[in-house]
Amino acid sequence: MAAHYGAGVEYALHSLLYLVDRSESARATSTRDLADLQLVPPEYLAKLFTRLQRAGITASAEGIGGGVRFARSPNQVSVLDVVHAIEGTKPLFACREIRRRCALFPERPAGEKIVEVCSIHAVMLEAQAKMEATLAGWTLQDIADRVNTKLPGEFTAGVAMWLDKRALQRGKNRKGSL
Amino acid sequence: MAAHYGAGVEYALHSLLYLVDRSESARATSTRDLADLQLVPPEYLAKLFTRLQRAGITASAEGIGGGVRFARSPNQVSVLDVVHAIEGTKPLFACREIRRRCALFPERPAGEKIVEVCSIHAVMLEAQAKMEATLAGWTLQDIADRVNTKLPGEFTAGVAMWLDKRALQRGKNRKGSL
DNA sequence: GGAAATCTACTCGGATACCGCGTGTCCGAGTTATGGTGG
DNA sequence: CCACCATAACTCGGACACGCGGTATCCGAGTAGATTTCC
Repeated sequence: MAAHYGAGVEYALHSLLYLVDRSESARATSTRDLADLQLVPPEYLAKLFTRLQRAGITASAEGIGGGVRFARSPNQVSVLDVVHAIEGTKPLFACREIRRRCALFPERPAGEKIVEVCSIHAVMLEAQAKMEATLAGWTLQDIADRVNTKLPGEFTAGVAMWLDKRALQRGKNRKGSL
Repeated sequence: MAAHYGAGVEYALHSLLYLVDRSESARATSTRDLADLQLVPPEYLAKLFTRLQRAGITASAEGIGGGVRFARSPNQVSVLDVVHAIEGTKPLFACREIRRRCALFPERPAGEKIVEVCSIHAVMLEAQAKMEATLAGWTLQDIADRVNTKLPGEFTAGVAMWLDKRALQRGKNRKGSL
């Protein structure tokens, strides 16, 4: 029932996808607008972006005209990067080394001779590596491109207009306005 | 910090590995002995074995001489089978279809035209498939063989003796108690 | 001596308590552009 | 007209409440085998 990756990852990824379409703009995008657009908790989303910033994925501009933008190109940010930024390096399996706590050898556990990792743990690590390799193979630019080929124009353009209108609604005259 | 697969999976897998070495024995193995051997909660381990039974991995014999044994050969039980039996089909990512709840289209969501799965979800599903394929590629017999090549004999034999002694000790206590 | 009753040990299944963690909210602090104010 | 100041809007970071789900425990019920009891 409960998934490995939570809602934070989903919020962050979708928000970043919207940001990809706006990465050309000179203006930063407000996290509040991003939250209102997707109907997700604004404060929570803002907190998520602080983690993305710490990971070097986005950069934040403080102050009244502030907001977030990409710190590096979206085609150099993988899905795994985002996941690690939000959730940290979450293991698929937390091995407790049960075999070493065997009732047979209370003082000197059997694991004395087991220098390598537990065999079950090894399998899990292999599975996790395969999974993360897949996530590392997709960049945000890849996904954004794929989405844009399925939703031709009107949706992306509508979102861009909506975000611009929101930004304009706050500040009236700004140099370099779109 | 929190892993995708919990302690239940670890308990079950290690217990089943011990069972592989005893799969030749005609007698069933008590779940209580299995728990005491590994110093894990006996009631909890017993509950886990009921799930393994429902999945058709093990079979239980009730009554005084009861216990558990494999329902099918250990080389036909994959790690993924055990994981599914214990944790159920746990998704890597629970997509909430955020893109459909866009503030732009409150009545008719944008997802109206999105017949396929969300692109982010698709990436996650691909990663999950890779992971599960790895887990499905390893059988309990494979892991048991690998362990036994690293721990030559004495450990496995010691465990077998310990379990046999426990089973025998119960019979003796019964005689003495009368 | 054999059949039935009893007793013990085991698994099964539900109910429940505990607790850590993800999710979401709130608030104060720091920062920056805008607009107003006074010289 | 220009310099200065107050204000609004935004991000940052910590603290905290809430709820869910995994972990663990307890108890009653059902079952099978060994022992005892009775005829």
